[in-house]
Amino acid sequence: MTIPLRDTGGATRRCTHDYQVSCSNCRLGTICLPLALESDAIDQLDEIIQRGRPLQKGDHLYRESDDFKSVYAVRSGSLKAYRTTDDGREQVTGFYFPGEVIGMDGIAKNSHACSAKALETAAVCEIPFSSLRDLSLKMPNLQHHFFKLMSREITEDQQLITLLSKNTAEERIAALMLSISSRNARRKLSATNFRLPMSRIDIGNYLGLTVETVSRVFSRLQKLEVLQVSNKEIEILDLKALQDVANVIIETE
Amino acid sequence: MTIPLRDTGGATRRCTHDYQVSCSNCRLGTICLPLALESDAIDQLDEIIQRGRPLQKGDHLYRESDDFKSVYAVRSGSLKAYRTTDDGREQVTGFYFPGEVIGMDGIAKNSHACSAKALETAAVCEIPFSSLRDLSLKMPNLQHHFFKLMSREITEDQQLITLLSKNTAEERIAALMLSISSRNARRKLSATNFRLPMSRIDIGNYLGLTVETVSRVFSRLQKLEVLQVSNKEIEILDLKALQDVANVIIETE
DNA sequence: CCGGTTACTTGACCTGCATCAAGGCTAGTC
DNA sequence: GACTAGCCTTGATGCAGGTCAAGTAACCGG
Repeated sequence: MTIPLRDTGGATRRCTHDYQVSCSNCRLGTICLPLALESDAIDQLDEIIQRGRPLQKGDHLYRESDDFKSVYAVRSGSLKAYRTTDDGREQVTGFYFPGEVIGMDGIAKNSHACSAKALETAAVCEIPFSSLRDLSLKMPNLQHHFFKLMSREITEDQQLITLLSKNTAEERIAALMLSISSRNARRKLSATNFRLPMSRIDIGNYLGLTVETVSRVFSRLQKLEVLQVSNKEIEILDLKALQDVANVIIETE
Repeated sequence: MTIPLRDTGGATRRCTHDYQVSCSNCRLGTICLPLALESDAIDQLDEIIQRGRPLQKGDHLYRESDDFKSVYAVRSGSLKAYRTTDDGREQVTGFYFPGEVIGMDGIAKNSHACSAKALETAAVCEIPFSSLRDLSLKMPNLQHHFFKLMSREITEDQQLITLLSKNTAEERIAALMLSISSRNARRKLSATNFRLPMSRIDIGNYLGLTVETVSRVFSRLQKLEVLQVSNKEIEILDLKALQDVANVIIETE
């Protein structure tokens, strides 16, 4: 687990309380949902959030076509979202890190359009959508913030569309590394040294490339002394060069 | 113009009233926003909607980085949304037909993440976002419906991501034809005969292909007697075969 | 610590689509 | 109805990244 959780007490007992961390003292602070909410509002949001036991690597948070009940804020660890195509192949549609919200795809049809699986041990805050909706009606800020979250998901998907449609293998990988880097920075972690939680297969799948190509690009970027790659450990040696390779301005928010 | 507008009176006078069609008598009915709203609610929604003069082919509805003020329901004609990459190229992110809502990308940052341009003469209903937000607080159904619209945009983008990442040129084009076909059917128009409002360039751009490839695929599908292509007029001769080529089940909602 | 499994890397070769080039068609304009 | 600019089609050629193959390194359960 890359992000150590605050010790919340005995992990063997199964009552919800074990995992209780309230929004107001969460280390993720304003990165997550309660951005710009008054403390009274945060308490109300806190009420409806359910914190279950952590997911183990490979566990599903939800599966495609499951009934849609909740969205989830990632508290620690990471997940991938993926959909299965009609001919049985898999398409990774996103990676989710702490502070990010996953599951909004399910709202449209009241059932999930993709599956979500833990890439490593991960903890999430479950936010029942019906409660969130009700609460939103009383709290304009919350409603607006949730609209924004969904809109951001849309613009991020569109960035990926552009990447897939227009960019070379090297550009795609560089862009992903920069994206992970800036998401790390947002959480006050190193922007230059990090461990990739996902496999090369997942990276390739997400970026529309084969494993072999992903591997070759990493090797090339290492040879050029842009990255230091050691298995899943990444060090960005030359940020400027990486940005040049990406040929894309990554939004830092 | 493919979809004749109800004659709303003298088109030369410039007052808003000229374009007044109320939601309750709109031919698009439940396809658009007011799905499942009570008539009282529809009237309130109607109040906030602004109906301006039609856009001419090539006119912009909004441009990237314009302040975000409204979302727009397409009433007639069609539009494309596109973003400009940092190196100046264009990426078409979507085509919008009557009954569909465009502009939700702008919510996240309060400024539009892409531009929207009319592909032909087109009329839109402008829905000021601040009013929509306020109204949503009073009308749970409207809020929920809008959440759904955004979620649908997300799942559609993810379908495109999959298409771009996994499918061949032929599959992509077949999928687009099927998508347009089913969107036509939703509006009670022919699912097999239609006129493409966009150029081959736009199609290629949207699907991550060059014009030449688009052209070649159309020729091939014509030779196989799957499609009848005559300039922008498309006739689907063999729906089953087209679905096989697409290798993708297109959602009909 | 070992054996097996899965993940990753590297090389050789191949192919689908891009690129380059040229000619035909269409729609808009006067 | 002729003129022109942009759009579309078709052919020839090249290359980025896919595919196939083989080897190596990390991980895991016993």
